[in-house]
Amino acid sequence: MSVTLADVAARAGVSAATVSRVLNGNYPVAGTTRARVLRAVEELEYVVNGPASALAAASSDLVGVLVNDIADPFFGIMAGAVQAQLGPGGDGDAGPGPRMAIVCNTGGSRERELTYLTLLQRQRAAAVVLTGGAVEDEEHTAALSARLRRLAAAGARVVLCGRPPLPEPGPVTLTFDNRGGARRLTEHLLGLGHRVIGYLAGPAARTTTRHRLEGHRAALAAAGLAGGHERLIVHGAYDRAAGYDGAIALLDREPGLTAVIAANDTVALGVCAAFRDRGLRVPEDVSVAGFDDLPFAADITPSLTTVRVPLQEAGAHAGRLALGHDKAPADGVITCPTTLVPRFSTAPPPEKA
Amino acid sequence: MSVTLADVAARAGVSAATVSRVLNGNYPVAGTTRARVLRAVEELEYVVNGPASALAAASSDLVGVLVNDIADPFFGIMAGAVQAQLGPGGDGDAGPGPRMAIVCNTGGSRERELTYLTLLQRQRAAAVVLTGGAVEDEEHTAALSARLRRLAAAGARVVLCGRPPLPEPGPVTLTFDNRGGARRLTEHLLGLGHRVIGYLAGPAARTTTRHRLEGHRAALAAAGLAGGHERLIVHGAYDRAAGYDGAIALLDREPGLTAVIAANDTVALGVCAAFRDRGLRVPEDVSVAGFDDLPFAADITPSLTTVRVPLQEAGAHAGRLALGHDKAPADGVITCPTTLVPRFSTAPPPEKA
DNA sequence: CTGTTAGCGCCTTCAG
DNA sequence: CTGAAGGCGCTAACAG
Repeated sequence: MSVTLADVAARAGVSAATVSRVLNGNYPVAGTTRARVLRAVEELEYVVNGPASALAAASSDLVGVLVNDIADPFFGIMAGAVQAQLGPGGDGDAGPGPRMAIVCNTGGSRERELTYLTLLQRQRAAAVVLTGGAVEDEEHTAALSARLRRLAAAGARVVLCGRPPLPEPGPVTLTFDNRGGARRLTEHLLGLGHRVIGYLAGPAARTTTRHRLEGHRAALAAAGLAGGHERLIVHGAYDRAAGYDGAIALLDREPGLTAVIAANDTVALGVCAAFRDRGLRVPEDVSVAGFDDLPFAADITPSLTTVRVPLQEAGAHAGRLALGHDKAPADGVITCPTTLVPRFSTAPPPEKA
Repeated sequence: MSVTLADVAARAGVSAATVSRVLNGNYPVAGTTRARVLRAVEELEYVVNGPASALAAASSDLVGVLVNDIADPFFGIMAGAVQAQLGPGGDGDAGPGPRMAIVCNTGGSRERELTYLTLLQRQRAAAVVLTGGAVEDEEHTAALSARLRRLAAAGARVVLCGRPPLPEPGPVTLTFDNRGGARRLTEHLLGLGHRVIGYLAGPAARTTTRHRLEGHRAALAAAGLAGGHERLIVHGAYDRAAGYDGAIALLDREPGLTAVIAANDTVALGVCAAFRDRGLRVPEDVSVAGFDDLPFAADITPSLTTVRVPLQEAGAHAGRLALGHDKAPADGVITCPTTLVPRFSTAPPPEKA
């Protein structure tokens, strides 16, 4: 059927072992033999059988990357950065050769997350990177931890990227300072003079949601505004529809609203669309802020005030961690800073009529 | 080390062959034996060794998906749709079980595209889906065709999604009607009264670029405007920076410009930002249109006139073709229609002063 | 530096 | 319906 190592060996007049050695480059081989083998490989168009070598070597060059939604640039950017490290042209070229990323779309489903983890273990993945916020559900967290421990026991490196750390002894974790970022964002709005600020939070049971919300509340509390704001907090999905609907709901609930903070930039886009449809100008009538600083944030009109999250950097770092090229800190947790990016979608509230 | 089939067999008091049969469900096994085996699997937390079964069965459950840039929603949406068909919960559940998508980021590099194809062949991928526009380079096209033929010969199903067909005998192809969409878009602008229309095309040597440009030119020619417009065509990347810079360049070259068509929505965003910075209002002073109808197009201000490309549908279809669930037409080419979506970024040109 | 010898863990005839 | 046996293609000791 397909050409095998033995065929190449025969053609080059050497043993299969020798061919294997030149192909893997992990063992000294004479220059002339080497050349002969390489030529045979060319002539026969030989391509290594990955499964066979994975079996024999008890290791594979596959790395799993779990994301909630690959169509969302938030995840796309991280996945792309991870992958850039692993693949040809990346950091993975050093050492045994390029790894391939298996991107798994969980769609935010707990169940599918576990299923994929099992499938990855079945592939004997060399590493697994889990990106994005986790669902807050004790049962699921326990199941997840167990699965990850099993993976680690099977020799896979596990990296959490843009997630909160799991209970000890958890995997290496790159976590975003969502709380601090949210706090600074709310402070920015307060500093502009806003006193009635709506908050469109993400799905209720998500860590990302909770942390951002905590930062928001902390800023309000520090400004002595804690009390009345709970009714200005609305939960929804991380999409534009949630932003649109949420903005309308907030407006109906509190017409005196002068600013809205959205769970992320995509939601903020929906918010802006809703205000536009209601005849409100941003930022003259109402300020809007997002989170993440996705590429479009700088380009829309008005450009969006948001909080930059280092998705690219974190993804790249996660990739190197997955390759074992970067060393993890002692406690296994790396916090990535987030930074406020003030633009033109926020301004002082309108003068009171 | 890890628990194997034999361990499960021992525990269940059956032979390894029997365990294999219940796990693959492709052979009759007595109900009670079956149950006993399944229990042993549970108790031992057994996970099949993918590489080993791939080797023995000479088949794998991996599917490669090549994209230019996974951080770009254009590709994210297609990749997500492909993957949704393959993975757990998708169409792939029927039959031998879920497949896993290996998403490969070529970054638009010819070389990396070929490398990835080899890596996928090494994994003995069950199928390969290539998405997005191809580079127009005869040498590369030949190399690509050869590689794809080899893959097909090795038993992989090959599907082109959002690409022009390759010379016969090429793989199954889902292609977008870029030419028709572009033509209708330009006609829309002409119909509004525009006569000086800039065109920011994508990278020169891309099929997508060429086809869209051809549609644009066809519309101009039909309106008797063919001549003067060549200098209003500027090539650039498919990103916002290209849009920004291109718009500035066009403006300098032709201040009388009343409309700009961008290579895609992302580029259009850059164009809008440039006009905003130059103090021009969209659409009052100048109209802007995009292509693709990415989710944000409807939400930005003003909402973007664009051409909808059925990324989701095409991706899903490609996934089913890759699984072998959908049958390809006789000639192997399926053309996906594109539709004009007029919104508020286009309007009649300003009155002449 | 190179060849020989055993498996890696599973699937798949072939008997029973 | 089930067990036994061989081999998928490659790597990893071991000798030489």
